[in-house]
Amino acid sequence: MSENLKKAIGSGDHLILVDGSSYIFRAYHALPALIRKADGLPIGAVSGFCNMMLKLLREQINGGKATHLAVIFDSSRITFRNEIYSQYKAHRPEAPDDLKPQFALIRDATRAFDLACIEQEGFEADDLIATYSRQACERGAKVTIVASDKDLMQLVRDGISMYDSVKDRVVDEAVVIEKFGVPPEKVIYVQALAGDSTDNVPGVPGIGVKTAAQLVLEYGDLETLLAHAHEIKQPKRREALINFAEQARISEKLVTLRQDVPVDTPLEDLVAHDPDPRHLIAFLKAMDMTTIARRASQVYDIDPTEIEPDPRMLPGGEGIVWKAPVRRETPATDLFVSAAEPNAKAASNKVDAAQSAAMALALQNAENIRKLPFDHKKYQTVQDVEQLEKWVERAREVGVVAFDTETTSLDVMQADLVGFSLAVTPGEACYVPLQHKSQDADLFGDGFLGGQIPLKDAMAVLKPLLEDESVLKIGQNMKYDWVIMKRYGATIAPFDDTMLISYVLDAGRGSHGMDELAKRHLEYATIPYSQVAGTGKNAISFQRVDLDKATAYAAEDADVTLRLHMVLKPRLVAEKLTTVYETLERPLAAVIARMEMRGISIDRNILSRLSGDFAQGMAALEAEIYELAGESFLVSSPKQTGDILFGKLGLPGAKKTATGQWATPASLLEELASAGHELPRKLLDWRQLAKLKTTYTDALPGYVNPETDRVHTSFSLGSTLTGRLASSEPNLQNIPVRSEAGRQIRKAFIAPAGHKIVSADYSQIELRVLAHMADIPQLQKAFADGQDIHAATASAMFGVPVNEVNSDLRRSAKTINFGIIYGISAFGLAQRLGIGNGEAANFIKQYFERFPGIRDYIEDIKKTCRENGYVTTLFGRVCHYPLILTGKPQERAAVERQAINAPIQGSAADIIRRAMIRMDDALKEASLSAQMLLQVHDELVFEVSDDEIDKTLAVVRKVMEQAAEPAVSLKVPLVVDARAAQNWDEAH
DNA sequence: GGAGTCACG
DNA sequence: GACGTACGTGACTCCT
Repeated sequence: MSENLKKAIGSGDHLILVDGSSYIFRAYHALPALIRKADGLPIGAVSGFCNMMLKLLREQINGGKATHLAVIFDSSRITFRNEIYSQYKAHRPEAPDDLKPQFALIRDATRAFDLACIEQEGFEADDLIATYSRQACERGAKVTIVASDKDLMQLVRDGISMYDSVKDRVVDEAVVIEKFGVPPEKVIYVQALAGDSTDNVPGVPGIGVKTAAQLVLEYGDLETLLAHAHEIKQPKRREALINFAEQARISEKLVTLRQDVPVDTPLEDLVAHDPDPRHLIAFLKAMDMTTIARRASQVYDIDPTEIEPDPRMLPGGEGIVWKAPVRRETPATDLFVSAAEPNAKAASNKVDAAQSAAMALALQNAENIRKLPFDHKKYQTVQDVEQLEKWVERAREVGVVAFDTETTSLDVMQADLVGFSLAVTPGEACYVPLQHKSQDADLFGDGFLGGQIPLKDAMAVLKPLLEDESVLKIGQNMKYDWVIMKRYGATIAPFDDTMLISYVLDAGRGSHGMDELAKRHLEYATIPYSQVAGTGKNAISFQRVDLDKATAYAAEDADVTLRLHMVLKPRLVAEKLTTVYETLERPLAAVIARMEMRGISIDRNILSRLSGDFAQGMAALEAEIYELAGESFLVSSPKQTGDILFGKLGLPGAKKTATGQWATPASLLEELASAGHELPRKLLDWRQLAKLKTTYTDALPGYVNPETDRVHTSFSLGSTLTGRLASSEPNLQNIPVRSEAGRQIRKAFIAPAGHKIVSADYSQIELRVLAHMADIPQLQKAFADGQDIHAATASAMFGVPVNEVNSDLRRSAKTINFGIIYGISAFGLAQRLGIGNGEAANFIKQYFERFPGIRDYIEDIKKTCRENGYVTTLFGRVCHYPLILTGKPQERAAVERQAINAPIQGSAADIIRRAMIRMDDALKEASLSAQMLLQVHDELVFEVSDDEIDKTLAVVRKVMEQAAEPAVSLKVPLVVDARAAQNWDEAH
């Protein structure tokens, strides 16, 4: 509807109100079940609707008879009537599968006709129709209700008539009397008595329409009848009316349409007008309604062949009502200025009626997608540029394309591109081989197979598509493909990532790999990679896979990804997780991709010298260990170590693991060492050196990329339950820092000449998040005053002034503070503090007495988790715990602890994510060349040019400290410590 | 490939 | 009265 179309209604005007909701049910059953050929989308009822609307258009609008017109829909199943009677419409069977998607399509159709599409939360279409009818009637206008719902018959009177479009007849007073036996104004009494089984209106048992009409005609209205119920002669009828009087009154309320709905859209906005015929015809063509399109084009004298189908309505399109999702990456600055949102989740996910209609469309489409079969024979192998150009053209038409690369390696920084696949609609997918080799290298040498587009030519066609702002690229773990394509000179944007969407929707409900998602959401088992490339030592590179097999595998991946997107993306809106995805996930992927590509410099000399030192130390310790044990054994074997310690030497404190062997954890060896035993101490020392050597000093040099001479870790965005990142191959989030020997390894992480390493870490971020979320005034004040939080906790718990807290008390308080974050237990605390269970329990009791808000908070989390099955972070990230209600008591307790920890750890993770997303732009804006290299949960590591250190420190600090704003205003300050040095150890 | 251990936040 | 006992990761070694 155009904004400027307004016209007050009055005498001589004619208002047409179309009941969209009841129409679709009637049409569905009355008309043949048509489908759209392209994707099997059911369109029978919608096509009937369009036929009817075109008729209205021709006769009433184009013909100039109607002055005002609107199509009215039910908003949701829940209305005020459910408050009166919870069972109202409760037994309505669910709509058939091939009807469901048409609810949303019919709204799209209404928009295509450029008609007002009215629905209102809490009210049925009938109430809106009753309200508009009354308003128009009062102002002297004529009203026609286009509907086939008997409930609307109560509205018929002078000036208000009904037209049943399915039966093509006018419903006047005579028809109403024929149906109900009473004139329209008494219909509600008949309905109140007779009830209605389809709407589950109870009525009075034993009284049907005929009896009801007879009674109403005799007594005039329901109340009079009930007042005289005892006079009725028939005993059964009399008893029923007396016993079910109240039920009749409720029924009356249910069937009486509200004529006083505070309508959102005023009557004068419903001006009838012609649509833009080109839009209408484009819609009809996209929906496969060629006959109707032709008729529409005749009305407006337009050549329909000139008009392209509306891409929004084509398979994979986003629909008309539901505006296409933001097809650009959220710029970091948006996070600073936008969204004056008190509550990130609630505010930014407002769903208006139009959106919800479109949401329904998308969700129903998703239902269809689930069951579409896969046909590998339909996939095309693209072997020349012309074909590729056609696919790119198709992608532009549709506006959405799934994209997947095939390469020679999982190591994204070493992988060579072998080919790529595209999918534009379900089943419409191709594979473009680029650098495949013959399966028999000896015979044909190392050259590439024929029948492949030269890489350069392919990139010339592909790159503009990947960078086309108006085409959404969909990937599964897009970070991988993003880096690959970046290395070949193309920047993928905008993009969506099905793995990340799944992560946002279903964290805690399973993993987010493509095979698993295909199984879960498409009921489809993907071709295993092993079936294509073999397994074990017979495995071949994807480069050597023959093109038919490669096409089946690769095109399927793109096809699956596209379908997953169709199934999952609408759920973001429906489940109000769009903001989480748009502000915490999607923009981070490219940020992380760039970090991974940069890598970090290490000094291999330091590491090899340390390896030598550690080897020497281990050898010396081994000799002593054998001496003390009285025999030699494999020190690296926990089993043999256990046998020596507890079997042979009989040391105390022995416990067995689940598998029946002796457990030899460091904590136990520590205990034994403190008790004066020499061997456990030596073992501890040996283990420490072995760990440092094998995991770090020996292994890290092997990760240096020969081309960049740097180490490129891989950060995974979707592998934790809480929103944290994880780092692997190598894991650079667990580089030693706690021991002196370990810190030597950090010294090997260096900045190149002319640069420094800058490390910036949040001080106590999780405790600050807890102080905010649990709303603990004392803790908030301690943080605001810049106090030592552990000393402050000790002071509050043990009742001593802060400056008199000794190191023992502070250590206890610190352990308790951590314990709280992890879901404390007396036993765990006792273990860690080396005190008795009882004493630990007392500490906890003391803590909760000092900070009762914490206990309330913990109880609250547990309660909401039990009720919802999930918990959320400050920024709306959801973490599911399906086992919170099942499982054995101790398993449940474990889940509860996870649920307590998740909002704290997760909110902190969200905060640093926000900082990272803004960081690159903030640095650029300050004309700084600093490069973000690593994230270690509460720390960011940068490489900074010597002459920009101070400015960079200031920007980094500011971005990190303000990261929660404006979505959340924390009640505690965030404090960041940042330092520059030549290596990571000294910067930290 | 699971279990045990230990590096980090 | 028994039971297992702090949250989140990844890598290495042993051993079946």
